[in-house]
Amino acid sequence: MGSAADKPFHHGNLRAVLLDRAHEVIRSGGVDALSLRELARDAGVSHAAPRRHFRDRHALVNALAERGFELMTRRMSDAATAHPDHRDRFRALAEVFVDFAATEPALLDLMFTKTVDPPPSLTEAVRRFYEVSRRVVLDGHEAGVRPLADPERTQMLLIATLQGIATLVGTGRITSEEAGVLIDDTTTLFVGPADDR
Amino acid sequence: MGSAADKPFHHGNLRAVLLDRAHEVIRSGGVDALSLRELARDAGVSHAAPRRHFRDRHALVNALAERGFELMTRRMSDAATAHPDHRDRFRALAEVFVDFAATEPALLDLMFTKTVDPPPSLTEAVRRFYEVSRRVVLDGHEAGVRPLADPERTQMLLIATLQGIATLVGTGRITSEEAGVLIDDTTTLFVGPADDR
DNA sequence: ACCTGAACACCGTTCAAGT
DNA sequence: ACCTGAACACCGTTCAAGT
Repeated sequence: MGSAADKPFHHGNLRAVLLDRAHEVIRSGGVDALSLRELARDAGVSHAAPRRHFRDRHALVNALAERGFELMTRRMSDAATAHPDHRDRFRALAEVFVDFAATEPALLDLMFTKTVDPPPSLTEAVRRFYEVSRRVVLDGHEAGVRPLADPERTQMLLIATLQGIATLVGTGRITSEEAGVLIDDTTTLFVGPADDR
Repeated sequence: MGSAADKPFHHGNLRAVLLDRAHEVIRSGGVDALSLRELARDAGVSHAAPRRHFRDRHALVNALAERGFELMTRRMSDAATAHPDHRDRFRALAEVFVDFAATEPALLDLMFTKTVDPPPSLTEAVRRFYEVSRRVVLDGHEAGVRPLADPERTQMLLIATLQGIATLVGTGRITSEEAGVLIDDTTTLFVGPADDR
């Protein structure tokens, strides 16, 4: 009696409620399972209420993509600060990407699909996301790890490679174990052969 | 008078008609623009007629993905046979991938998204697609081009990298020109530095 | 501001029936 | 075999109206 779920009104946090629920829905049923009307029903509001917070379906999808980039950026930052050694740091970054693909395949898919009317906040989130790997690659370059002459290009190629591996995992074409092997190889190519002391 | 479009019946080629039209639709409007009912209207048949050829929407999408893989496999094979030199061949292969992303972004997206109930024919098309790059990498390995010890792993990483670059192009995050630069870098990493004679 | 309720124009999917 | 036409249960989106 009197639980939060009974309250028919959301005092400005309806947006967060809808977004949380949308995240759950795509996690268990993919993007196709997403329905604005169902989200509204789950939140206990009329089907027209979400329109105050998301102009249309694209806006909701963009908001989810933004959340995805923020999530991954945070995990990558944490991984980067946790490992002082460049090689370890590089590997940790790659592992975050692949783990994300394995646990959030639908969200990853959203993040790397053509966006319709992306809001500035999404563009900013994407920029911050790129910035983490950029920092790591530039630091490596400073320390003499230079697989290519231009570190900016190295970083772009690295992002492409990691996204490619992640997609193979997310679509189920390779297993997480096989992805681990590919991360080893990526590290070999971008950082150099491991010391087998 | 008496043009093919007037005929209300398709003698077994309705499937091909629907698929061609579906390809056009996603090329100009993305996957979201795809509607079975609209496809049926365009073909001049009832909205229930497509069901004979595609059990549901997923079946149509899978058929499109299959067509995409066949298209790309053919272009890659042509590119591979056109260039005897390994480096040229490698580059041509990468260029096919990126060109495909630029001209068929929606189709590429379908091909690298989690499939629902993929038919054996799609699985086979994917296998044949991988086989082309596998052949090229194995030939290179034979000839002494060995960026990694295991050519099978080299091939998988190459596919991931090319798909990653293609996705960046398809989503509009980099231009085709920037992709060309990344192909240069990919070639450097996988084949070695170019002779600057 | 924020939400409701009715309305509009679509969907995918199913199924008995036609030829 | 292949297709039709009606029916069902949904959608996204819009908009006047309520508090």
